[in-house]
Amino acid sequence: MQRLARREAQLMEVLWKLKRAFVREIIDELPEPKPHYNTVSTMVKILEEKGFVSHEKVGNAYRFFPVIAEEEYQKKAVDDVVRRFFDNSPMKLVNYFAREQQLDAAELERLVRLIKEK
Amino acid sequence: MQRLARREAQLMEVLWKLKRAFVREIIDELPEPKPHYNTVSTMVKILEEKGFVSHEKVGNAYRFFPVIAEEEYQKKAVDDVVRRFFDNSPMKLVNYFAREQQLDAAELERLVRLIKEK
DNA sequence: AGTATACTACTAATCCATTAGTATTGCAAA
DNA sequence: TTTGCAATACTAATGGATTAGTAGTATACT
Repeated sequence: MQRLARREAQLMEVLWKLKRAFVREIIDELPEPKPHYNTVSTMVKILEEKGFVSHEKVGNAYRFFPVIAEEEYQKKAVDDVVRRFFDNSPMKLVNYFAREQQLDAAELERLVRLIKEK
Repeated sequence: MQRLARREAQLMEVLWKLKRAFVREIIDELPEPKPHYNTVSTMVKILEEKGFVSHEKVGNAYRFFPVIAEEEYQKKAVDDVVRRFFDNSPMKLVNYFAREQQLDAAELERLVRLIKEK
């Protein structure tokens, strides 16, 4: 799977959120300053060429939808961070958050119990 | 802090690893196919303009070193993933790894004890 | 001195993402 | 039918990352 550029990732996130959307609807979700209609139109077409989205015809317009699951892309992104910064060890990442005081002991304990039950 | 492009990030990772390095040494760390000497030379110069690295003169050559701490960049990358994919909740990320069976209950318990001691 | 080597300086070319313009088409309202 | 609207189709322009060429300069070796 190719890497998504910044704007491309942004458009994919909108599509994952909306499930399926017309160009107009995608633009509605984007923050100001909104890109030109044709800019978005061109980019979803490119995303389609790259195999990330597909479209269906509705009336005389196209409605686009993701072909790649968000989870798949998410997994890649997370793995990448773990590999690059945490020596490929998820536990090191968890430790990092603990050190940053961003984890709650009680919640972690609940999680430990869940794991043990399996 | 500006976002690093792909090649830029790769060069920074080498510099963070080596602490300080000549262009030649950076290239030695890169996988095949190795980029042209001047390609790397140009890119570290750009990284210097962007404020990511600096250099010292050694003999008649430049030795480059990072000005930005890896931890700082790492933090940004991790926060980004947590924000985009886990609703800004580190705990959700931990849960994700638990579901992926990538966490060990015993290690987690040790961590819980550490947190409680504080 | 003359030559080879290894670097820096400068710069042009290429690639790809991103932007947005113009042209065209289909449909519907007047 | 004509006019207007909203979409697609096509394509050119821009910008930044990346590549690498050519030239210049310092050093060391013969």
